[in-house]
Amino acid sequence: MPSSTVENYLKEILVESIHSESGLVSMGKIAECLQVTPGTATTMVKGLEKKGWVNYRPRQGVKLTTSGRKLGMSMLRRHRLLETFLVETLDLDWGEIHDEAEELEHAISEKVLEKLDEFLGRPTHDPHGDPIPTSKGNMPEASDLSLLDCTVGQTAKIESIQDQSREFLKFARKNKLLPGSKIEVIQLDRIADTMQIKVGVKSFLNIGSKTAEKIVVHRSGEMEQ
Amino acid sequence: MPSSTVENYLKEILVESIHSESGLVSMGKIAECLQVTPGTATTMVKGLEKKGWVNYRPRQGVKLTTSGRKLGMSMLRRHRLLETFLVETLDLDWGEIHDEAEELEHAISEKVLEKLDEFLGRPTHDPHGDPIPTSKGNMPEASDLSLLDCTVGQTAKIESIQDQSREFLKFARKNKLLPGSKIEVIQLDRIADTMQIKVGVKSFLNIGSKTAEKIVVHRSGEMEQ
DNA sequence: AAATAAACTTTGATTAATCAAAGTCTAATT
DNA sequence: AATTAGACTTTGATTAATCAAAGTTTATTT
Repeated sequence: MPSSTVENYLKEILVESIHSESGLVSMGKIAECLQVTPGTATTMVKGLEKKGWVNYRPRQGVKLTTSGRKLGMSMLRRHRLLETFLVETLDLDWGEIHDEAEELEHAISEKVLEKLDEFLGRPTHDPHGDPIPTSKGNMPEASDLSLLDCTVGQTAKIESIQDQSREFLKFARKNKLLPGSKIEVIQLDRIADTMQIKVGVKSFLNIGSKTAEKIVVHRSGEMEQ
Repeated sequence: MPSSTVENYLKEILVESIHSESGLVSMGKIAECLQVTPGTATTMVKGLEKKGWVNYRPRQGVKLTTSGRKLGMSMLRRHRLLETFLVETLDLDWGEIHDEAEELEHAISEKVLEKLDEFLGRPTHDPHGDPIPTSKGNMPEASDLSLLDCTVGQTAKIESIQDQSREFLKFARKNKLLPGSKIEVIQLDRIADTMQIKVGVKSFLNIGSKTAEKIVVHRSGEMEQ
């Protein structure tokens, strides 16, 4: 039975491996995600390898094995279902649920999770718009387009917000940048690194590319009429 | 910030101190409750004393300090609210919720607990009939009468079941020995150590004193007419 | 009073997770 | 090619929680 530390490492490695096309995750990234020193990450990863959850090439990085990916997926499922519960049922604030779910995900059993999933109506996405892995460990496909990939005149629907920090989520909510919101790109200046967007029907907003990149969308085409 | 191990020790010491009139809890009891060797209990308790949560007299036993009791109460509150949630909201089985709550109680924050309490409608008793400490750390007064204290002809209402084991709860449910059920003592034989009781209006049952002692009741007086 | 049993404490060792600091590699720059 | 910066690994130490086994106390029998 993996410790909750191991569960955290596998979940973070999974999330990072999704974000990198090679699937390789560096020690530095792992240390950063888990807030430990590089030495600790190295030691832990060697332990994970001994248990068969990752393949580790010194100074290259780390890759999940099938069983490691399964465990990581299970943790991600727990995390996202719990976040959904905290927002939908207990009405907690968007910004404060991440850390709460981070603790609870290690304590909830498969049985309780199944009941919770049923109670919530088997949601497919969490409150940030991220897909919830199924109990089989499959991940609903997500868009790989961000607002940054859109051009002037295009409209899009927000799928998810790729920054879980309190600060960013507060900003997102204040400006109605929520999963489901309709966006239109009004103006774009690559040199000045800004983008003007319309959120909903009458609200306008200027953002930089760093922020645009964090907003994952479904493009819905040119603006008609 | 106390570790979850410390939280468990304080919660169990609290529960045992309620069951003993002196408030003193022996090392043996602690070791038994926490499923550790006596040596481990001794070592841990010395640590608890250093932190100011208990007073410890070697070979006499251990007593909670005010701050220790407060922490223990907080854990008991978490545990019982979670049990209530698991039964009321997620429809889990009476018998299987103890271990689940045992894990979750260390992971849930004050904030989430408060929301959960509100969501459940601020219940005063858990599904086993045990009182849920308030957020101030007060315990609703509980009866200290068990079925064993009743005599022939008396009726009583079950308040709680004082054995959380899967096996006993299964037995209790099968025989409708649930909080709220009406009981009448039909026959009593101290020598044979048996008691015949009527459960509800038409169901009869024989139990021994060990079992009778586990059923906490409110006595409602002699059977009229 | 001596012997014994039961309960408890002490000692020494182990495991998991961590850090600081020193050492090593790799890749980029000079 | 030599230097250097940055990323990574190794080493040695620490903390919390635990156990087994040996030692001590206390209370009960004999």
